[in-house]
Amino acid sequence: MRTLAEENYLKAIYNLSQNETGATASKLSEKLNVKLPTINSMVNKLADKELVEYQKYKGFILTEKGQKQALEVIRKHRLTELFLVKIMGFGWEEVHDIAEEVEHIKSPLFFEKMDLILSNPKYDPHGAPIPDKNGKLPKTNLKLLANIEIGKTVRFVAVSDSSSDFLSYLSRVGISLYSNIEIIDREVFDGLLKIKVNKITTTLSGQVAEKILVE
Amino acid sequence: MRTLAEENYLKAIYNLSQNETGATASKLSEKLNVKLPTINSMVNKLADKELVEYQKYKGFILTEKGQKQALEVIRKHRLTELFLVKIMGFGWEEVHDIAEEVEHIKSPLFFEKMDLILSNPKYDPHGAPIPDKNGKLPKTNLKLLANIEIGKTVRFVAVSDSSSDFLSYLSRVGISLYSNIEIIDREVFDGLLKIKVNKITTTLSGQVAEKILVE
DNA sequence: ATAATTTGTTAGACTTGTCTAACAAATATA
DNA sequence: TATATTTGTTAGACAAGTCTAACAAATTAT
Repeated sequence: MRTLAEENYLKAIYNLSQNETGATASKLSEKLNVKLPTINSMVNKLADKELVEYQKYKGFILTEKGQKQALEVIRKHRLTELFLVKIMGFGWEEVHDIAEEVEHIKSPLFFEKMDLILSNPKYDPHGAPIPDKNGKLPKTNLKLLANIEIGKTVRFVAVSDSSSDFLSYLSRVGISLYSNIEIIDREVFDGLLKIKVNKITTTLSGQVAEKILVE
Repeated sequence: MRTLAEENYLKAIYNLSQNETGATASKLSEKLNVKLPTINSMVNKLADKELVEYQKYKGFILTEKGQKQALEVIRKHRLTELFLVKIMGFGWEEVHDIAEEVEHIKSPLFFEKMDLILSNPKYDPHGAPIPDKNGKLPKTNLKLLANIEIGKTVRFVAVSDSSSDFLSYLSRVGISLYSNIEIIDREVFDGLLKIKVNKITTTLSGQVAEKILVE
């Protein structure tokens, strides 16, 4: 039986592997809020089960088996988020933490029913793609708002941070998913960004621009 | 933090306490599928936390605090069952096992939303009362179909077994919640029961009649 | 009332997932 | 390059929740 901890490690390793930096022990430690030696012993166990590959002092990568399991959990997480928003009436900034719990429900029927009710959805409420039953993800070609040239107009299609704090901030400044964003100006020093959304000009910090995915 | 195991022990002790026989170690052991010494050590821990009262070789009873916690879990279980049936389209025979998992979700918001969507429901799909936010249960005065005199007609309002096997059986023989049941005859030897439901006469075993609650 | 059976208890071991303390390797800095 | 810092590893401890083996109390049957 797959344990809660195991699912969380696989998911975290998967998510870290998506960044260029890759999944290192210290990053996992920070992400999972667990001390370094714990990471070490857990990753050793996952390696014994052939879920991750791992050489001392190098980072971790998921085996095919590990990746499949990670994607199953991610599928459940994202389906749940969409269900919570669409069917239960939650706001997009409220659903992440609840989905972190619900994703560990074992019953496949429960999630198949969500999938049915939502008619095989492709994206969660934060614009992240929902893996299909076989773990396939649509190829997306997203860019960071932080890297778009001045003068261009892009469409805001996803966030890379689903925390309530960040999403509430976006709502407060009037930026919502699928808005068109025009880059007016960027401060070279710190990446401070002047943008126009719905004819209104606002300023975003570089950090925020790093979390907004556009196409 | 309340653990999964703790919640399951409290719920099981609560449920067993509802029977005349009370909650004994061996009954708990059977119900939770756990060996007797495990029950012993766990109940000791629950007693340390003042959730159950317990004297050696006597049964267990919940303290007020323990009962409150048990009823919280039962509330979540029954709300979930109704949500699964009413909102997600599951059959009443499919929901018990899923609810056993969902009931342990911590987020209070999740269940408040269910409660809202279902408009403060009073009964789950098996006719069991849903405790309110304060743990209050409506006083019900139910009888076992097994104990009704011959000739009477009663209304089927709840089952005491929500297993898929039992509920599927009831569906198969054409008995559904809120049917009117007339007692035609009862075999003294084994309680075999002849009943009339929707103008059709059927025969139920004594065991089944013990699991049907009527008023 | 004694023996047999059932039920409950104690002792001690094991697994999972976590920790702290001490040390080692790799990387960055002077 | 030598040293300091950061990152990773090993060893060993601990809590939660489970088990088996051995024994004790309570209950039932003879």
